[in-house]
Amino acid sequence: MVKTKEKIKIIIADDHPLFRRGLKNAFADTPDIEVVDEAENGDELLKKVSSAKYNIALVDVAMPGKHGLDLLKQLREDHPKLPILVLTVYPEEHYAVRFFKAGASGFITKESSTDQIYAAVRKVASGGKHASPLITEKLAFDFGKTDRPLHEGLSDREHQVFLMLAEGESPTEIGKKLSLSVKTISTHRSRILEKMQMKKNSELIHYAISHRLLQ
Amino acid sequence: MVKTKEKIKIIIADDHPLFRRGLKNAFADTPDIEVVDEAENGDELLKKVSSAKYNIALVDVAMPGKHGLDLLKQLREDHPKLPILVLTVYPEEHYAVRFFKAGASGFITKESSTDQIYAAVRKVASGGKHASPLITEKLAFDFGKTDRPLHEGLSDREHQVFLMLAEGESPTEIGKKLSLSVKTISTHRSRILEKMQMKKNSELIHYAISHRLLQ
DNA sequence: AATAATATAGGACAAACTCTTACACTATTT
DNA sequence: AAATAGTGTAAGAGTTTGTCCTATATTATT
Repeated sequence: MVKTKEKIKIIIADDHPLFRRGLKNAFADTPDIEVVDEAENGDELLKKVSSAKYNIALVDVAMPGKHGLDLLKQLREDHPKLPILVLTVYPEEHYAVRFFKAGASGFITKESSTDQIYAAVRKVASGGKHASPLITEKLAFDFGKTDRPLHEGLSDREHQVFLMLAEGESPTEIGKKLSLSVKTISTHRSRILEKMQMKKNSELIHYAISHRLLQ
Repeated sequence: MVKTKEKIKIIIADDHPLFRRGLKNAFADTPDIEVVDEAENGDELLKKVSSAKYNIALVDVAMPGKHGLDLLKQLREDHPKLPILVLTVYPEEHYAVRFFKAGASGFITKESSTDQIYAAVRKVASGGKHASPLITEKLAFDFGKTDRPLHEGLSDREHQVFLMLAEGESPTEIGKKLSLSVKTISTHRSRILEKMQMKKNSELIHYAISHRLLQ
């Protein structure tokens, strides 16, 4: 029985034109993978994903507009079957767990080589999960221990608010951006400080800087 | 007299293989610019730059190893004549000024289109300077003042208050320690922010940390 | 099914902070 | 000597934040 090989069709979402170009060019070398579409922000991605068929979405989670966990969750909700491979600039340890829980199928950093990316795409497209050995180990390790870094004990929302506070955004600004009441932000803040055993926003800033959590 | 057109030879330094690929590919479209070498971190760049001839270095300043201002200064020292075009992920006005003062010839963000990058490279290669209108304006504004670090323009009292704010102390706490009214501290704060061209305490904290002014 | 955690936010204040504006007191410049 | 600029101080009015308590709907977990 002979089977015609179907190409893996991917849509890439990244706000840097040159990075998209690099990706596209890299996949021009592969016989089995094809970049069929691009998006330069989360909203565009959501729109395109609903109108066409892709086998996998390769998504930078740090984009303007809808992004990060929110974007991931929205994608998941709209298209539960579309595998999502998350791209990030950050050291993955800090975020990987969160993204996997939100439904990502894979996770790679932008520092990865083309071969690593090819491998990740193939694995994810065939229904598998992909993470670096480092992350895999961490995931396994974390499921036993409760000895995790302070910020990993935060809920998704708390984590999001934590980062915004760490960047110096005021509760009012945050409330506006997230369309939430200042009260809600204030409540989150209290819980964040409590969980992280801190008292002031400046401590959050120090923590975030020393853990390289800010862009 | 007929003059053969010499290609502009550039070396690109960025720690993301795919971004380098995008850049290379983008310059494959230009008849007058050629990527002749790459480096994936600052140390490699320094090494390569000393052994070969390039007309311009296109450098991401956020790389592992030697990076940022340190890298820029080192490059300047080793090769005073090599024009450096700085690449960055953010539109960070504060840093742009600093980078220009440290000897960069140009400054562009990674969000830029290929055309913008072509233009910047050509301008810089021909001995010019390049910056976005926003940055240019800011530079013009700044050139009346300080040739020295921002915080040196503060008065003694302001400097003292600045450090306390940077450590996260509240105006009330500071007022108590210095036996001054909160109002006074607040006034100092306003003047500090104005002199340092900042808007929020979080920026003071970042500044203080990156300049090793704490403890 | 029961329990715990999360996400949301209102009311009622209290505390903290900012934004002027002002005034006295140096330095510095003309 | 007079004029100007910079520094240190702070009150008044108004805004923003934070606290504490409470509550409800929605997940997760057991």
